[in-house]
Amino acid sequence: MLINELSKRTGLSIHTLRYYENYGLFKGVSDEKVKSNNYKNYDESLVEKVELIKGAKEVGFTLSEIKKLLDGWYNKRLSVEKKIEIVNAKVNEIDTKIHQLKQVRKFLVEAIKDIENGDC
Amino acid sequence: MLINELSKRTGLSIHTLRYYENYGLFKGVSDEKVKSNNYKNYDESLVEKVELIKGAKEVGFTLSEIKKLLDGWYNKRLSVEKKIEIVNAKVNEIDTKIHQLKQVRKFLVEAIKDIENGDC
DNA sequence: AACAAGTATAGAGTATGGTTTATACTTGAT
DNA sequence: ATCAAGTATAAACCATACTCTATACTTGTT
Repeated sequence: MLINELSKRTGLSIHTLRYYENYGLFKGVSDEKVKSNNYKNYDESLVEKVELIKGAKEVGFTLSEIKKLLDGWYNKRLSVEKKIEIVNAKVNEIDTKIHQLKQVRKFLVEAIKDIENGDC
Repeated sequence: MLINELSKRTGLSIHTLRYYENYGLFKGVSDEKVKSNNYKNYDESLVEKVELIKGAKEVGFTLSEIKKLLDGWYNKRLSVEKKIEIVNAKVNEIDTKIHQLKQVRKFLVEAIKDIENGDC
């Protein structure tokens, strides 16, 4: 698919997608057979990948962290152990974040009780 | 306590704390009885409040969102119903974020399996 | 053939969330 | 008394993550 379709399917603007592509989060490929342009084609699987990027961003991961993760993941030269280590580290960070979210949530639920009791 | 202690207890730099204070996330108070300076005193309860701000930031909430939440919460002029509505809305956002984190986590755990199977 | 709409690239501009620097005053230990 | 360390304020500076503008080329429709 072309960038316009990827944009529509992911909900990210064409500008943002190009920014991500330049940042190195993914790559579109120009069709070698077509000489008249260098329009880039984006693979079906990129939709899911972009959604992952979106989700990771929304929960506070930076583009740099996301890039490191994806780089490790798809890098053929890394050993299986090293790859697993990278991804596992991210899973642990996620668990920390889930914990933090639950803390904030608890704080807010307590606050609601206080408000109901007129304590604030 | 003075800003230095607040900084040490929360792990945020003095600069960042001042930035947050100017942003309106909390207020220190100058001691009226002391005329020679206008050093600000920060209440014990601010430690917890700042930790909440830190936690909320780490899971992707912006300062603007955090401010809105705190403003609603401590605003005496808002009705109890309105306050609860504001805080409840944030609890729902948190639930969404927890859900997103679990999605990303699942994605990564799948990735680990793929790596173990040599599928990538 | 003409022209609106899509694509690519580069670069400027913007918002957020800080960090750093400069200046000036205060405090506390020696 | 002095002087390092702490505090306050303001402003400049910076990184991140976009967002917009300008330019140029391509495509598809009429």
